[in-house]
Amino acid sequence: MELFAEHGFEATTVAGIAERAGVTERTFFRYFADKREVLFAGEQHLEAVFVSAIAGAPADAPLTDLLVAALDAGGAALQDMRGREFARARNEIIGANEQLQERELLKLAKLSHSVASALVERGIADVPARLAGDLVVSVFSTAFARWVAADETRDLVELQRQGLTAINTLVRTETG
Amino acid sequence: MELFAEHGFEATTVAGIAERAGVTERTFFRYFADKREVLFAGEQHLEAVFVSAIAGAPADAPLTDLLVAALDAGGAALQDMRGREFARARNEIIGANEQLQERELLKLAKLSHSVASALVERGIADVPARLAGDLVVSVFSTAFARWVAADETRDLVELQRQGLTAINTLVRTETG
DNA sequence: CCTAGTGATGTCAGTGTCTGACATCAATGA
DNA sequence: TCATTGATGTCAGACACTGACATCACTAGG
Repeated sequence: MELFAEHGFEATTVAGIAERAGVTERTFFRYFADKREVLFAGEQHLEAVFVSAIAGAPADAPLTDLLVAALDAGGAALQDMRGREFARARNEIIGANEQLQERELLKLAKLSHSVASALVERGIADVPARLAGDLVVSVFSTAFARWVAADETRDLVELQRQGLTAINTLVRTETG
Repeated sequence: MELFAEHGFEATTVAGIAERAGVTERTFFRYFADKREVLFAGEQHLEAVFVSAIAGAPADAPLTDLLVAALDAGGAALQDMRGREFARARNEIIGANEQLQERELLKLAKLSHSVASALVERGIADVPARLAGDLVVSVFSTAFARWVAADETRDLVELQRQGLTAINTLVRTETG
């Protein structure tokens, strides 16, 4: 993180990271699949939180409640993980490099897929489940982008709730 | 495409592609930013179709109509571009490789961003515009996945309409 | 106390992607 | 006729990543 913040992602070599960590390049690649993956370790934990929230909801909970539960749990977990300042620093690094954005999008796509699977487990049909998975990820990442914005002080969970409301009115209009 | 289909993306070297094309490796990289980009040329055209549909809609069109217009235009354009069989072949290659999926997700994220910008141009507020951009992309890619499925024969535009309907009922339930 | 095995790390050689610098060569236009 | 321009080739090199093998500390069993 220090090296990335100082010289940028591309200008930082794996040799440099390994040296700073006191290991060889080969050892680095035994811990991380590739150079980008350093910034995405522990991502599967967040995914588990989303999924657990859905799987652990009361049996009679309507779809809405499942999505809200997943977002609340996920948002809270992310906030507790390493704090907003860490998230800001990490986000700036990722925002400056397309390779990293690609990786982040892949992680989010997997999150969407996991959420969809969890919903299918609860009897939701395939297509609505996929769309709901995307919706959850959309609300999550839009709220996250706002959460790490320079002047923002509000809670991530609160911002997610606002996002859900926005989608509601957005689609409500849609009925005409 | 032939080489990728035959040996897979990773096993195909740029040297091999260049040779097949009758040029040198260096020339390949003057036409494509990297090896993956070969499969994503002409993507900006599709993006333009989505944006034009929004920008060109009647001044008094409600948000719903803008999203439907964008999806109809984009779906139709994609269908007319190179046909379903080509899309299937391309999709299979991409589905077999995570690097290519990452690139595709990046392209879709850019599409979402463009759609959101086009909506902002029409006076939609920032957050709803972003969410609507994601929604359009979600409906588009979910419908696309179904469109290229093995036994599917329905129209892409029709599948997108179904997706929109699904989101409607999905969020309608949400009101309680 | 010895020893065989196990896991983490180092070493090394090699492949493949991608880039910068420079050379070549054909087409174009004054 | 000649300078210019654009496309391509040539070459060397940086860097990411991998497979194969060596080393070495630690541990369990005799």
